[in-house]
Amino acid sequence: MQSVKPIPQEVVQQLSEYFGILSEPMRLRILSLLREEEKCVQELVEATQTSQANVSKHLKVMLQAGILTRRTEGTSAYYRVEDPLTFELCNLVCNRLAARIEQQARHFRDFTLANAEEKSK
Amino acid sequence: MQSVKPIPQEVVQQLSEYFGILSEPMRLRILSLLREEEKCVQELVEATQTSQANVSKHLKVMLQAGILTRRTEGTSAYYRVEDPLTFELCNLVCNRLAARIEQQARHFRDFTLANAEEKSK
DNA sequence: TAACTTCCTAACCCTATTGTTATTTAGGCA
DNA sequence: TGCCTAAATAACAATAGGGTTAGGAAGTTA
Repeated sequence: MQSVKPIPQEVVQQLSEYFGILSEPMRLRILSLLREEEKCVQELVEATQTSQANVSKHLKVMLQAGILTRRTEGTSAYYRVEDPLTFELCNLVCNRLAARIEQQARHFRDFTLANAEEKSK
Repeated sequence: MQSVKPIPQEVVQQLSEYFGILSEPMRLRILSLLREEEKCVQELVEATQTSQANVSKHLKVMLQAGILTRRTEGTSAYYRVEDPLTFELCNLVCNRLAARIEQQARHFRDFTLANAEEKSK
């Protein structure tokens, strides 16, 4: 056999949907707010400074994906992060972004050094 | 202090952009094709059955994000995956998706068992 | 019951992005 | 030089997705 087995359409679809959920700044902010403890919708609205409808919409997306769980208490709905993988993914990408930025910084430094050497010749 | 330090806007922005790159089915397919070895644009076009312009556009996005590297040979341009993190992320999410599907299957099984028990009473 | 709060949902607008076609650039070869 | 192929780019149409406003459902309190 010469070629690698192609990735199934279903896998591609679900993978892209999962990453798509994490590709929205507002959802990342909400997830960040839920890092330590569950919060109700109203608390998230106040913290994010967006409309309540918007918060609910994003929460619904993450709830259906199994990232969050929902608990009602009176008229309030409390959400918490069910899936720790979410934070793990964010940490991995953050570390990678940091490494990339540091690398860029090194390029700048190396360039100034090279210039100095050139001048000293 | 009562509240957790809010996540910086810059971090949210870059995180979302990175995940956004992985949220496109066509880009995931291209990445999958580059799992084992580098490939030129033409090979990717044939394998993905989309237009050459489309492939080039997606490649550019991933190139600028540092996920891919580019090498030219004659009139051909060869791309390969520079950042192994990409595959790691996909694997993590795939495992998580599999676990979720298995859990759903268990729910179906448990339900049939519960029914059987109900009937046997 | 009435008023109030919390949250969800529907409908809409608007922007961002994907995929297409067409064009341009660049290298190989006659 | 002219022709061919490969790849990048520009311009455009179509769609998806986020954010808003408005409305309604469910629960609490008077």
